Amino acid sequence: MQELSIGAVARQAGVPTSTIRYYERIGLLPRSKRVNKHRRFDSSVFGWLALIDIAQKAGFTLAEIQVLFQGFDPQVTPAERWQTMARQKLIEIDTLIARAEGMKQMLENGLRCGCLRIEDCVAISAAPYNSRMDEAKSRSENE
Amino acid sequence: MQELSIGAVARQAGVPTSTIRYYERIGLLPRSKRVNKHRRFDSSVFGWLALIDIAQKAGFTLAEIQVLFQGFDPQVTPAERWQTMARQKLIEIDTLIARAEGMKQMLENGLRCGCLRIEDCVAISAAPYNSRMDEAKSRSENE
DNA sequence: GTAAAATTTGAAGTACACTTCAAGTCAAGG
DNA sequence: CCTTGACTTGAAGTGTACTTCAAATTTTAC
Repeated sequence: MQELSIGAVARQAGVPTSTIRYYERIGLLPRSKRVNKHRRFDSSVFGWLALIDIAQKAGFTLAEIQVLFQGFDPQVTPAERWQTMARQKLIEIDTLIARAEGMKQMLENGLRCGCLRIEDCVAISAAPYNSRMDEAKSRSENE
Repeated sequence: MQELSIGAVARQAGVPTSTIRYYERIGLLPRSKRVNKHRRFDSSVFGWLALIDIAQKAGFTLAEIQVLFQGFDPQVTPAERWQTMARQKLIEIDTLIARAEGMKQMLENGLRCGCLRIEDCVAISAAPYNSRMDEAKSRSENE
């Protein structure tokens, strides 16, 4: 298994070197081994970077991803713990998806009604997703 | 139509006063009139605050929302701009949802296979959802 | 009339996720 | 051997969306 420099990893993964160093610095990636202080990676790093990318795009913060990864590490915790966390994350993902679907619905409604003023669109389509507005409206309507 | 202090607006809208000032400062809300330097709002502010809230929840940044609002400048064909932006944002949301579904799939696969090492899970379940990794793979494969 | 509460301003601070910089070290080619 | 490019580090800078602070002023309540 050949060892790669940070530059090689960066090129192949399409991630800046600064990002890789940053992830390592905050402990999101394990500290890589060094040859004369220079980092050496094996190809497993691509899996990690891919996972981080996916998790981020799914709406997770780096801190959350870190917790999620800890659950994967058999040295830190048993497999049971990772499974518990994975299940918890699944619930969160479902929430995220539901929220995104809500936004989508809202925008689609807005497009469908073809209204000329965003105020109209939003008032009609967003109501179910907005609690603050409901409060404000009901109060301001008795005037 | 009674005039409200910033505090009254804040309480009724469920938004901190600092946020209202901030929105006004960046021009997201029109500069409110003053009585002895103190802001006075009429109830229309609730609509605007609600709009901002909704647009944010729909995934727009404040800068985008500003453009969206300015899009109702009659010079710039308002409805068109809003519709264009909405469509653009829909694409982004679809991407987000796809990613989240990928993440979900990944975690579900991970749970099903009961693997103890993230490397295995990632290698098996993450590959289809990551473009950067695919690129990296194909590049590194001809070496 | 006075004390407390609310509001004012600009400026600085916060969190997240990085990027950029400076200044030095290391490695590879001619 | 020497230049060039890659890499090292810590520190500071960036953008988004606010929040917090300080010190002064205004309003409200008693």
